[in-house]
Amino acid sequence: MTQKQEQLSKNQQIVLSIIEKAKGPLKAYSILYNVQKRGIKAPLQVYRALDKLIEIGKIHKIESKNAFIACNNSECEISKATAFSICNNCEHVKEIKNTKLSKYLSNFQDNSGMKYKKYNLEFFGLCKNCKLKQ
Amino acid sequence: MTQKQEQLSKNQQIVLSIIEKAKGPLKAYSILYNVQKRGIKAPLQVYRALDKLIEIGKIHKIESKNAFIACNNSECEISKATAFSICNNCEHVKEIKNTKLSKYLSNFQDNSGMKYKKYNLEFFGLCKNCKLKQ
DNA sequence: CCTTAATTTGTTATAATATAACGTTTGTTA
DNA sequence: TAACAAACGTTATATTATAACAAATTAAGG
Ligand SMILES: [Zn+2]
Ligand SMILES: [Zn+2]
Ligand SMILES: [Zn+2]
Ligand SMILES: [Zn+2]
Repeated sequence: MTQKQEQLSKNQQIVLSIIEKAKGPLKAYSILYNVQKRGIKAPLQVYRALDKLIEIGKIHKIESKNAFIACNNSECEISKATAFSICNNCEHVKEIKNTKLSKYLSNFQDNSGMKYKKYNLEFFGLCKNCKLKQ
Repeated sequence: MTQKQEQLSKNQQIVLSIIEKAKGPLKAYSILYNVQKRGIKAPLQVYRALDKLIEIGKIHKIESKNAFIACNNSECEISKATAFSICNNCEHVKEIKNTKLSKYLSNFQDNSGMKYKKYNLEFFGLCKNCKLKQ
């Protein structure tokens, strides 16, 4: 039952492999240019694959950048709870794995007692490298 | 010194007033249609006003919706630390005011000890109304 | 007051991101 | 093997956002 994520379609596999090889988040049209040799010709083919990969937790969208990054956290397939660290200078993006943080946010209730099934958190600052260079 | 935020330009005032009157987040082109009577004719005029209003903390961008909402939290001008509650059903959006949460996130350090100057958190779930209706 | 810099404006064009609509093909399941 | 769901291919179009340039307005200092 937990092998559904392996049964990716051809286009889904192509798009995922590009994203997994990348050092950072990729934009949809950059993915498109990268996969045109492999037969994917139209934006919609990319977006459809992206939608599916997001749905099953293999990748995430960095909303502030309209870009897509491979998941680095095995629990994302279930939880849909994501947190990222983004460098304002070099644009380096890293998915944050932090059990305390994810527990804190998953259990968070607002003033009216509302609880949430899903969240996305984007932190901004300077990464180690960029801090040194300043 | 704390009166700079009052010295908005004409276009900035127009755009802000539309956003403040709205019940929920507005999209840039929806704002454009709403202000064409008042002399703003081009997207860029709206986007420039939006940029400024975001910079001074009067409004925020809901990244997952590409929409803009008036700030509901006097501390945002300084902190650039934002959190929202978003209903998946009716799309109702509310800025979360919660001192514990903002302190927790402002003080958060990742595994490498990196601290962040800015964050944006978007929670998704069902609002009270929509929960009842189910 | 005058001048100089900075900000804001107006305008046209275009870039970048994303989806609609349609019909076909492939894969699953009973 | 029929029936359904998922994925595909394709064209066109919608939506979101910025580039580039010149003019007008505003702020600040001498
Ligand atoms: Zn993940
Ligand atoms: Zn960096
Ligand atoms: Zn705010
Ligand atoms: Zn709702």
